[in-house]
Amino acid sequence: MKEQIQVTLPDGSQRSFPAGITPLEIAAALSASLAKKVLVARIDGVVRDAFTPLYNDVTLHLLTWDDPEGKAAFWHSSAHLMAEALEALYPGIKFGYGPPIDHGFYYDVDPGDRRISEADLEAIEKKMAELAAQDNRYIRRDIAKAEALDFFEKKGDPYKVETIRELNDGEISFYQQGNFIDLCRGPHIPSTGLIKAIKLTNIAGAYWKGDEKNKQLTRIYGITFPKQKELDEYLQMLELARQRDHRKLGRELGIFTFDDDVGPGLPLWLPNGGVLIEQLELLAKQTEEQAGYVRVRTPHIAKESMYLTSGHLPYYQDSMFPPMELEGGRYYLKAMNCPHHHKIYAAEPRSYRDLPLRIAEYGTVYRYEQSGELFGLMRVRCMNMNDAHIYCTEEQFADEFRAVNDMYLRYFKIFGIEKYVMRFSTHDPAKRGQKYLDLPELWAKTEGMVRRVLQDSNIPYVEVPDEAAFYGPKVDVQIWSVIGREFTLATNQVDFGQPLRFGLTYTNRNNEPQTPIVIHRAPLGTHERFIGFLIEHYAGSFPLWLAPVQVAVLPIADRHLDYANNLMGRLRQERLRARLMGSDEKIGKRIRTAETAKIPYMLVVGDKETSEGTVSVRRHGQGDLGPFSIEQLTRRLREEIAEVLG
RNA sequence: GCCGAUGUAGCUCAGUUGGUUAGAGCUACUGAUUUGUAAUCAGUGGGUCGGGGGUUCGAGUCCCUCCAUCGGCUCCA
Repeated sequence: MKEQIQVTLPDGSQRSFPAGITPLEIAAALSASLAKKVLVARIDGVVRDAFTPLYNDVTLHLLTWDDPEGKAAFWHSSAHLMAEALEALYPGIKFGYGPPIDHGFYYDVDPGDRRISEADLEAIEKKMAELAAQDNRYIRRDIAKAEALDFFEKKGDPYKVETIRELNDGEISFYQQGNFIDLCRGPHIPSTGLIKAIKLTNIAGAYWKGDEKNKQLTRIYGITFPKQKELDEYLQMLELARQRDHRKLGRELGIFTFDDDVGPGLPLWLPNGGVLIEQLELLAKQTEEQAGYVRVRTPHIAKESMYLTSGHLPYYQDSMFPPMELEGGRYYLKAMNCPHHHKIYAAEPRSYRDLPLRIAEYGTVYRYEQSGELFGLMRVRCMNMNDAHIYCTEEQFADEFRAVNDMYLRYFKIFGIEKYVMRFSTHDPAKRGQKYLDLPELWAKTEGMVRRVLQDSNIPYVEVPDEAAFYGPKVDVQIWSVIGREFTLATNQVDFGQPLRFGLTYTNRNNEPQTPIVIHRAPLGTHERFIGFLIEHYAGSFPLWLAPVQVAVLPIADRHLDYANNLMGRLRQERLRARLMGSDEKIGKRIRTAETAKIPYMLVVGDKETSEGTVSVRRHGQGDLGPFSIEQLTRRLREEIAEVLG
């Protein structure tokens, strides 16, 4: 065994240390302040405990709170600390999984006959703080499978036993801090004393192993920090996020509402929301007209037979509203537009000369989402999709798919959407014939094509195997709500299955029938989710082109009303959405009202403006911009709109 | 659908251990005020305390149930 080891540090420098030294001790040798901050260490590329003894030459990277791996370990260790507190407060409690997450950690527990509720969180926090103050070290022990099983069987924790059974001997380790021992692969931070600020945020049910058929455990979420100040900042950030929650702003800004008599998940669009929808549709219509789409309209219901043809019924019936029985047949509210569009395709014989045929519709669909899933505008039961289906030949597919992708990117640029991830879902060849259509050459061809388009576009994407649709690969755009929930905003799917089911064909050059490929695409997703997202994205302060009310006209006194009304006329001629805010209240109050309504422009007109033929311009969020002539104003507004829409 | 919590006026919230006609601010309406860049003053209206059932001499307060919402889980064509 070596007596000295060579340690290569991130800056490339090498230092010699006695064998058996730990990264923590190395940190202490380098700098006392660093030693206090080290949480874990990357040893030859693998993140491990900072108290791992080193016996070989290694490259070493000391990780702190500033590193994602440091945070993850910190929160993972915090989950163990919470478990220790829970065991102290609820003897006999059983433990499932307790991992770190993006912001904090959770632990799934089974408290038996007892019930843990939000009211108990404070006591648990207190216990955690008490245990943290003991500054107990985390200690790792590698353990044989048999011994590990024996330990948890004796302890009576069936979840840990089940987990261990699925592990291989030789890869099992325990961690202990204080009196608490847990099955864990680590790594962990050096000691509990590093955890200075603790907040348990919420409590929820969670199925064991995420399977609905399994028992539901109690999941406790929490977050911890090395400093109280950071916890305070985090809580403040959460509060700010709540301020821009679309459910709050949607009500305050008169965009949408729900009513018990209408039903859950069925939004009522108020006039301001109506404007948002119309502007989005206008944008989509212009974009699609330029891209050679045609627009159709289809009924909201269809007979059962169509959904048997499409193949949706057996699989998706649970997500559809129950059928209406009439004239001896069953009718379903449509949950998707594609079958209707396929029928439009099939309405006349198609030639290769007709393709690509791009059929678009702002179609309303109804989905019976589980009651617990409904979420403001983001998850509803009635939605309007910016839907279209492109019917094309195999040869045309690449260009069509690329064009759709480019359309997405153009929209994202218009809206300034930067935080998103494209999820490219592919099929598992082993499951062809069961989960996926058995058309190997089409899978290979379209997947390769989609991958190439994504790579060419130079946009970040993740490839998720075995998540494709039954009928082809797809690309989904994932976004996050302001409170951190993930949603699919847009979707772009390849489909070589439904054309077969519907017997769709076109006649090729040689007068032979061919099956087209279909692209399902919805770059703006649904009105509901997209506008919900936009409300949060803009925090309710919409860009001028989109703002429900673009301009507020504020006459100082009654004697300026004529001038103000004239001005209103001019603005309307310019097709600007303007609102006159009369003179009953003082000007300061009306400016405040307009500011809180987040109206982009306020035009104050009094004696000075009336005599000079000007307006005094105030921009929302910026304040007074001074006097403008009417022409200067309208030019400014036109330019501001054109800047975005081009 | 499952676990947990919440539900008082259009909105945001008070309502002590169950005890006489349920309060405030904003909003709305009426009147006065005619105002110069984020809240003028006064008055008036507005609630079967989510619905239903129960316990009690008495329920906004306690119990049951249903509904809705919120936080998650599962799901998401």
